[in-house]
Amino acid sequence: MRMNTLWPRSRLLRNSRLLRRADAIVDAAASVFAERGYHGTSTQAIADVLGLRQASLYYYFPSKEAALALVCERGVDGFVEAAEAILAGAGTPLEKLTALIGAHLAPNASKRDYVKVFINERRYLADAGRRRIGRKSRRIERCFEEVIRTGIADGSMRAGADVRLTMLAVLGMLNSVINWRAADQEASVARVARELGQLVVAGLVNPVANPAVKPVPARKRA
Amino acid sequence: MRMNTLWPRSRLLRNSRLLRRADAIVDAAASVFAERGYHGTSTQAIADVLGLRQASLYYYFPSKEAALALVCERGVDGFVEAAEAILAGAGTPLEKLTALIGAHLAPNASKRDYVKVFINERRYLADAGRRRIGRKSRRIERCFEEVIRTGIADGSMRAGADVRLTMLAVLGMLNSVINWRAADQEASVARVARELGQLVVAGLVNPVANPAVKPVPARKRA
DNA sequence: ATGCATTTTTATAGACGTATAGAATCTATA
DNA sequence: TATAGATTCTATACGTCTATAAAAATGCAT
Repeated sequence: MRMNTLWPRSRLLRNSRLLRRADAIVDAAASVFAERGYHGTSTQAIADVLGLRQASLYYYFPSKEAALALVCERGVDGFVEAAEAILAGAGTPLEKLTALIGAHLAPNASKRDYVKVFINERRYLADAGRRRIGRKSRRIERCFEEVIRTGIADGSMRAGADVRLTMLAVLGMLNSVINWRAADQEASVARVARELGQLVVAGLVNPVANPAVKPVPARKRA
Repeated sequence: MRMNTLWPRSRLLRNSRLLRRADAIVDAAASVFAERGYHGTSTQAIADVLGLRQASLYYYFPSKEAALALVCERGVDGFVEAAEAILAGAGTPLEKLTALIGAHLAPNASKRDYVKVFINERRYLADAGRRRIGRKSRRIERCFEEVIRTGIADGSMRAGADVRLTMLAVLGMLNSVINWRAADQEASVARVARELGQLVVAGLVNPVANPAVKPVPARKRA
């Protein structure tokens, strides 16, 4: 049964059990952080969610801030990879922008609490963690900038747009979704993505170069 | 000298002095709340900014939360009035939308800390205060919704747009500005307003009904 | 069933945070 | 300058919070 002596079955079991439990702990932390904010939550409140004693949490992380770092880490995880894959893939800048928006909003449904904490609480991370997370944020920002820059360069987007400002505004809009979309309408993230995609693409498209891309065909002719 | 016995000059002086001082106290609270968040700031930290003792603050407000309420109040003050005035005034829906955006962003320069606290920390107000502030927020939201609704009705904006979703997205975008615009470029709020105004208007305009409103004329013909 | 490793609990140190009470100090005016 | 009232200070009660240490309980392999 035992595969080898260096990595016995019991250790595998132990690790997977440990990891599963650690997952549940971080999950609880994420939900309380999301609701009350980092400084607004006590370790007691996290323990309450789990039916654990406050001190027991410290078996899984060395400090409250480490828990925040774990939550933020998982909150941003996947964003960068998805964005860079879209950038590297095929498609026009306008198509890529739409795809970026969809990919950026998708985790709103699947990892709600984690994303919310990443967006709202990452600023409370201490230097080390904040820099790590900051690097990832900047890579996402660069993806959006790159697509906009390319779109302007090839004439498909408005020449006058300020690339950095537009990127910040669009990301600000997308990141706001986590704070206003009601938790109960989980299914509608796709709808939000479609709506915001239309809004942003229509806002950036160059109507001269793209006469066909009328955001939504008017129902009645004038 | 004395105007009357009920309201002696000394009392006038006293009140104006008191109000000025109270203003400075709330100002300090706003700056620390803005930087560290409500739960992240101690009353000690506020007192430090003023060179006052921690306990002395309680001469001016009865609790830390009351200070937050004051800051939030001042943070939202003027928004509603400005927005409703624009709505009631003259202009096409597209013009009014541009004006709303400009008015919504203007306080980013003049009341930076207050606005930031209003945006980021109001959720920590207790019931009474949160409801008061919430009512004002909703009036602002209704202004944006109303303008968009009217624009769609008169054909100047895209028929397909979801009014509520669009309003939330636009406000989310505008409210994000306070968190990413660097504090040192105070002068550029107007530029941000112009850029975001163009983006949103272009995103909502109905190109069929408004062939003239090409967001930015292309420099070179294709 | 026994013994070992893992997980959780109890107990608590020690820092920090809000708020109150009453004394001390300051300021404006008579 | 003496006084009344306004403002700030000292001292502190009292609760809450993070984190540690050691004991207890639990689960697991033999």
